[in-house]
Amino acid sequence: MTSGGSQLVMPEDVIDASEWHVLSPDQLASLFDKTHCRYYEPGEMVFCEGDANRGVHFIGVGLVGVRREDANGNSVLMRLAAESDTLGYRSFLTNGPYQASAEVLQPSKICFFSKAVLHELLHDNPEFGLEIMRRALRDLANVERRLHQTITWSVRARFAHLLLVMRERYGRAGENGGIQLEFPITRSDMASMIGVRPESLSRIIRQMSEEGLLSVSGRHAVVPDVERLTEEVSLSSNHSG
Amino acid sequence: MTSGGSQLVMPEDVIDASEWHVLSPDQLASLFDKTHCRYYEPGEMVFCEGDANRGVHFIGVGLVGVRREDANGNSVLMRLAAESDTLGYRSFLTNGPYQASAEVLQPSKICFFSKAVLHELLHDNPEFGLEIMRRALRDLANVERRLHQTITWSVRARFAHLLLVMRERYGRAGENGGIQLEFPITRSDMASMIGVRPESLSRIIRQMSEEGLLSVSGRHAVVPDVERLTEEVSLSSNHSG
DNA sequence: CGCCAGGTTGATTTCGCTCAAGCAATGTGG
DNA sequence: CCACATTGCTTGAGCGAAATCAACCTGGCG
Repeated sequence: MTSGGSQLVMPEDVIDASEWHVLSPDQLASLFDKTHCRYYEPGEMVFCEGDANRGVHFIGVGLVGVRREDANGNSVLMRLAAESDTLGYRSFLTNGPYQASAEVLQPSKICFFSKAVLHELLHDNPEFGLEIMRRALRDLANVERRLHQTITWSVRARFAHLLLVMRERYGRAGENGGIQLEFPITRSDMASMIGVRPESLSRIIRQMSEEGLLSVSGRHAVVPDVERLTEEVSLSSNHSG
Repeated sequence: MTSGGSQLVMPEDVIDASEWHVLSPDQLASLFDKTHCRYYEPGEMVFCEGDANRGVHFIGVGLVGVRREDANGNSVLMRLAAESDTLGYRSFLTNGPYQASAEVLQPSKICFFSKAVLHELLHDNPEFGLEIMRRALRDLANVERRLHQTITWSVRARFAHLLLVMRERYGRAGENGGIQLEFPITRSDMASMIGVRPESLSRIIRQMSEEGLLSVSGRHAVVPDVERLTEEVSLSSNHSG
């Protein structure tokens, strides 16, 4: 009975894995009382770069891509957000416009929490503020690591690393210790994530396939030997490695 | 008379431009009572990547380079820190090891605040916690922007941009609306900041010099027309731009 | 003086981009 | 149901950009 009249619209484990787990049952109930959740279809925008922030979005289920556009309109997929992720907390706290767009990539259920509700929470629950700070610090560490990798690693290494990262959420065990993987995003998006053109990624994939590192068909991939992929990340970090 | 017995070891304007400006005079005084400050010479390490955090460092004057090493021992200059900057707040808050090394690049005066003192402050002054969060959010926005630029901009654009950034702190007005600039760091460090080899940077500089965009001798640079440099950033963001 | 780190230059190779074409799957309007 | 765009992906050819390897210069400094 976490909530009085309204049903709790998110499973508990999704909340427990998020920033929101520090809220008391009462706070959670009143939060979801005032929230408005809905389903999104792929292609829908949750919010757009440059728009004014009105609150934060919480992903209950699904997949959202966070993109930035450059001056020529090329979009770069900055990161993926999935269940238990909170979007837009940054521009909410800095009171500035969104720095990126959020586009739904897979059917999703997303809740929206308004600024008013959030400010109330921040005021009532100091632990919640700390939790958000921890989140910011974690994000900061991740982005800085990625910047370093983008600067120092070869394209091959970056792609191999992307595969290993995607494995965590979208991979399953295959045969003989290998893994199977369903790409959640298009080739173009993968390419932009590692900072290359789609054609180059295509060639990298073919090259790796010819070497037996990988076997790809459409969005389905098989990695027979994860060890070799891991080596790839460290070996080809730069050419002389 | 901000402090009782001990003298305030930092000028007020340096503190006012930093996170620490939210502290009360009393808190500041007691902070600097328990601090230990010292001068550093170029080449000295403030802390090293991987070491356990023992507190944060506050730069009163000077210049510090924040570096990361990759698997092959190549160092990448991630960012510069100068007066009013606080170093090591991240690993202090996450209680983890330093993610980067801090090396003194120009003679500096740096204060050290121990974890104990900081925890006391965080407990006594909630505004201080918020200030640190704002700092983390600002850093996050900066790094994400840089990652995007590194992925989408050409080397020329990245270098032109670096010049414009360095101008803010190390440039002075020249003649006819131009600017003069003293590079605070070596060519190798500049190269690593924009993710190229030193040789390539050398060539970029020569090329730009031949085009009259730039005139460099040692660590001294003259940019006759800042407008053209700004255009360079947007024009050569990618080849087709 | 010799040494060394920082910087430049040249020759060569490798890598990734551009431009262009083609292909398969999907959708759409007549 | 077919003709036709559209989208996502791949491939090829050629080019340009940056890395590599190597030599050499320069100014400080023991």
